[in-house]
Amino acid sequence: MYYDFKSVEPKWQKRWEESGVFHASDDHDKPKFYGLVEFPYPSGAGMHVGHIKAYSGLEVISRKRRLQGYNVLFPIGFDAYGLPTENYAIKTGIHPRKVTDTNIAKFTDQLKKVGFSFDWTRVIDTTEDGYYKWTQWIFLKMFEKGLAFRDKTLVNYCPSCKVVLSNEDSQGGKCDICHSDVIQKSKDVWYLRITEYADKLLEGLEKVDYLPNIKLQQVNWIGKSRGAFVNFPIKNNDERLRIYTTRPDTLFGVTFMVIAPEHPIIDKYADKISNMDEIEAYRAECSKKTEFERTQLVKDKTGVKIDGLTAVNPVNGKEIPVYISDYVMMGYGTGAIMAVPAHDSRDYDFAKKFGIDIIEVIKGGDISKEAYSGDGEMVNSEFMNGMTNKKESIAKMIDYLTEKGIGEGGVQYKMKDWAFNRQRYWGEPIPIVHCPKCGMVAVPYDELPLKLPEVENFEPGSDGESPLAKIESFVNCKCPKCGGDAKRETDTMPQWAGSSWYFLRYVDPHNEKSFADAEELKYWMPVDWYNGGMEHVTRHLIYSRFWYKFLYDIGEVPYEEPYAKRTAQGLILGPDGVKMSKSRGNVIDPNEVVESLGADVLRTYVLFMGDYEQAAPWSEDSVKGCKRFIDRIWNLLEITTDGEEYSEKLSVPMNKTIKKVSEDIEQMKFNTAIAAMMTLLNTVYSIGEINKAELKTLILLLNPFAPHVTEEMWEKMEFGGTVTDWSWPEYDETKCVDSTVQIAIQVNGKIKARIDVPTDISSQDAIAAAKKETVVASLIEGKTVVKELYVKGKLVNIVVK
RNA sequence: GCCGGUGUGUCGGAAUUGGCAGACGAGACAGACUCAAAAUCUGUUAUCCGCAAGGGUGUGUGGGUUCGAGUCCCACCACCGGCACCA
Repeated sequence: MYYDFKSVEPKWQKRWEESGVFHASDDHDKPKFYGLVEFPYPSGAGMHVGHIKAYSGLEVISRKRRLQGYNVLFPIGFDAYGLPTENYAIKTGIHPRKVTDTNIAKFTDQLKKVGFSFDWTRVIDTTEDGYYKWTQWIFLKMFEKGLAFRDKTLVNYCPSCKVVLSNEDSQGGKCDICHSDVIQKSKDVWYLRITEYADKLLEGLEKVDYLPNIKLQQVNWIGKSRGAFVNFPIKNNDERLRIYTTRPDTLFGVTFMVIAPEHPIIDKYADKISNMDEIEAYRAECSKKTEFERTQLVKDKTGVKIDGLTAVNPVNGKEIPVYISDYVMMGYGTGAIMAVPAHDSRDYDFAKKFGIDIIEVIKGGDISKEAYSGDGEMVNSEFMNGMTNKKESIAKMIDYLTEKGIGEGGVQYKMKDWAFNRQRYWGEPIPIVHCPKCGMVAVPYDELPLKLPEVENFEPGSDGESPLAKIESFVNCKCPKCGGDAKRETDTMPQWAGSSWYFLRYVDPHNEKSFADAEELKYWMPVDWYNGGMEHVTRHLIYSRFWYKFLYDIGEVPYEEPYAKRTAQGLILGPDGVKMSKSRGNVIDPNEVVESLGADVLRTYVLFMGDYEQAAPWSEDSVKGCKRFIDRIWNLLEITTDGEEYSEKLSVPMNKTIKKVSEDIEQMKFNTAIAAMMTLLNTVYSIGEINKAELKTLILLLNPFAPHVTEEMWEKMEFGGTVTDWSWPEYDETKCVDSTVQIAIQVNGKIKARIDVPTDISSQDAIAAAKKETVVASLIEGKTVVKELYVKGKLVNIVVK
């Protein structure tokens, strides 16, 4: 009997849709499970096999949880604001709203054809008024609390996309979207003060169950460092040059200072500086360099000595020169450093190039060759001499600085405030009004959502202005405070906005009074398990934790952390072993697999192809193995016999498999779970029959992976109702072991024989049995037995001399 | 440069966390069925020596710990990912 997936799969998809079995229940007395996957950006290209793998992990877990009696929330939605849609609209003239709707319809259809058990009554579209109303609402709350602010700064600007980019979006000096070079431009932009949450974001990591490498990436991203601020007096002047250092213990080794090219002290004392021309020239040169070029020149230090400004080392009164160099950044610390060439490689390079003294203060290295940053005895450091413990030295110096009023301990973060703006059409309008009298005024909450105006031309303005700036009817408005003429903010929010809180909306997606009902939040939050791509563990994961923690602080959400657990799946590579891309032509279309082999095969294969967390190449051949597996499962119907209990032959394999599959799913070791079912299947075929009890269990175990074929078999066997009405199989630990095991016999660690022994054999009996083996007996004859040991159920090792 | 990860047959990958390396799948080879092909089923398949029985060698490289190492320790090599002049 041939398994006709082409008719069976749509049949069950239709039934699931009609019965609503996968809708989360309102019954708050049941234990809950909230499984979250990263909602897709609905691109025109449609679904990618990567999406299938990303969703299949929690799909299996969610289906298992339902069978285990949980009330499961497994939602899906669309993160639909973004540049590709807008660029497509500009190119074709089709409105982004229309493009988005078309793409969402396409994704929805494709997802349903794979049979995912999403709750389709809770779908979110971040571009719908009912949704972005609350995105704007949260923004206004932040504005109210001073966390959303405007600042004039140098921003990363992409001349090709005509947008301001965040540091995150312009890594390596290239635009994330079009990959052209990013330049620096001064502009008034919106920021979110995420740095205020740096410590909370760091501390919160201790309370959550994230994969260790995910935690580590977040820790590195936040980049907290401890050190000290020290004020260096300027000679013949009341000025203090303030620096930040992580190594205050090396203060006696300071031989010069360096300030960033943008440091304000230069303009302040321009009249005292004799080589201002030279400095101006250097500054001009630096401002032309992009961030990328600056970092490219790591090896070759440049700079200019400031003639006329001399600093004084506050611990020993020594006069030291001040340099200007672009290896010091204005955006970190104070924009000025104390340079200790003997113990910092960058300062070392600079000192070598400019012929500055290098004074060793910590022994242990060879400072004629390179800087030494290790531990050692302190020298040339007056009251610090003789100390050997870095930690203690730092503490001692900080105490000294504090006592003398020269400086104090402090911390710094690498993380910068979040540039929260786009000069684009297809995004959430920022609900702020600029009033000539009142300044920046929030749009009143009852006027939200501030809707995106209808326009025909989506092209950004030539100078980095949003297309909204061209729409008079939108721009011109009345000030909500004084009623006078005012202008609306025309920037829109960046693409990360909508995805920063979507998991909260799923809990209560149709609420018009609040972003989600408090009771619903209390029941469903936190997300029990969040799975997504490794590429999102810094930006999206940190941004959304930040928003959530803010909402917690203003009493809008119930728990401190949004996600209890976070995992990440590995990429699916093309058959050629490299990342799939259109240009390489190695992209696998999931729809074609569904069409030709069936959704169950696709689902099983993406989980079977390798370790879920690791990248693995697609194989056109291997996928056929899963097709055979599904067909062989189906063909069990022909060899099924009566029987309400596991047969003697299959009792142990059945129990073992239930255990293995149950445990492996929890650890996302889907590949070995499937392998265990394949092994069981091979055992069944070698016996030649399976009874109803055994088939029932096998169907239940496989159901989360291949729901269509298992439902169809369940129905054919008339087991009653559908698989979804049943519960996850249990196993008996005592029935997971065979009565006899094969053990290996080693002599001096080399395997010489194998024998079958009762599983519960004693150590003495096992060793005795081993010695009776003729090969073994001949090997140990006439020699002294030094040691003999038995590892239960594994092996006997006899060591002879 | 710093941090993290990975390295196992022809290929994707297993290995109960120190105990029989190569589960499971693919591919290949042989056989059955077929007029034939596909599909399906059965068997073989790390490698070297040997007709065979059997023996040797094998988890990136080199050392070490141990009765025993893919697994632990030290050094090195290669590839992948993240951060990157962060003071």
